Amino acid sequence: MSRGRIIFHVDMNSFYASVETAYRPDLKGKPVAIAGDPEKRKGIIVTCNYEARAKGVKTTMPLWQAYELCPELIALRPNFDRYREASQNMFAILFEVTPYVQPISIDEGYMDVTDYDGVLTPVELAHWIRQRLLDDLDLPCSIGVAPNKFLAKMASDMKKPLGITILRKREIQQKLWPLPIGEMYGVGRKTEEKLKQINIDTIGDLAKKNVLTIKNLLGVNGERLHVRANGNDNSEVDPDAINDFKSIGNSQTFPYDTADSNEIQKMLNRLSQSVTERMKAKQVVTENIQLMIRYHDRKTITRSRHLSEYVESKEQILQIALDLFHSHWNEEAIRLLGVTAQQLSHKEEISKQLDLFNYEQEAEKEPLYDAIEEMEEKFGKDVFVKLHDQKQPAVKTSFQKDFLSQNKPKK
DNA sequence: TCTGGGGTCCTAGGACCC
DNA sequence: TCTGGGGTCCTAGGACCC
Repeated sequence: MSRGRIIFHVDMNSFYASVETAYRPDLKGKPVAIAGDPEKRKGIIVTCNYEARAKGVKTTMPLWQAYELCPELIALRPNFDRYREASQNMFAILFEVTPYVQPISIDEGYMDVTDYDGVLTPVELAHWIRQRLLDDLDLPCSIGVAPNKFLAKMASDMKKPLGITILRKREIQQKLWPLPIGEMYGVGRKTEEKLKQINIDTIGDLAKKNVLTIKNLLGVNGERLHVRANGNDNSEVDPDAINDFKSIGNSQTFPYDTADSNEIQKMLNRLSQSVTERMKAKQVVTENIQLMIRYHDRKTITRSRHLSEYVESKEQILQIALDLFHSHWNEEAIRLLGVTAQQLSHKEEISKQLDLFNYEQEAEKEPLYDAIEEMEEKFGKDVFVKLHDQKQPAVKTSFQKDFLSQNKPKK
């Protein structure tokens, strides 16, 4: 039996809002929200600090509704460059402790500190990390400490902001099982509804239920949820996971629903452009383009095309997006368009594969066949027939030998 | 005068083959 | 006359997360 692991889940508290108040300390103590531009129909709350939450403001709430609950709310437009920079600084601190850091999103990540051999105990280490993030970056976080990723994730959620929560395997009955099922990571609205219908209201109810019942209801995901509810999760902290991304997409909501082909064309052009730029930055090419159309009534369709070659230019991607659009648009007004590149490959690996492919093609060629072709070019189409008809193997063989010596296979 | 934008993973159904 | 069953690949949609 292997030694138990020690996993941290580091979760920044209301990250965007915290970055803004770190940047503008005069906002501290006031209700702050990050929200899009209401003029452009993007006026929803992306994040808000705890002062705003105390007034009932929540993520994805329309801004006007947030103002009703909290008239003194300070709403700021997002500044993603600023958040990305803060994120890099934050992960740099985590990587000081161990290379076993797995970033999950801009503001959270797992750490495997099992092999950390410094002077601090794991709990002291968690406190040290929290203090470093606060001292160096002025950013608050919560940390869950547990024997696996799932429990660490659930633990970091238990005390916010600035909480450090230890969740041992033997404590799950007391600390994890009483939680409502909807609070379990991996259980969203739909799954919550389904589980409640069979009288599963808490994580403990799920843990104790027969696994086959759950699997029947939810498929493989149900099985996984059941395992986790019992406190088990073997998945590893994988620092490289962030590098094997599967798709790059951009989507945007129109300021107003539109069926204007000029506006649609401009939007698809813009989306193709930004997808191309991001692909270029990551040095990848694509074999599959997906178009997303969300109509005025929020009904959304996706249509994709698998390509017979690797594609990387904006012109190609735009052309495919336009094709897909024209063959599937029902002419109703559109709310949002999206373009996504799927089935990505690193350019470097493609050229390696191509080299190998060419090499194999070369190797497959019969030297004799090449030689005959060359003979025919030099002496006319009938040279081979003549040789063959005249049954002069000696001559033929000498020709072959000559040409063979000049056309050695590459291998 | 509601509901953004970035993703991942899973599933159902059809096409096709044997 | 009528039509099994397994397997794979592809596409579209949905659930979930931050």
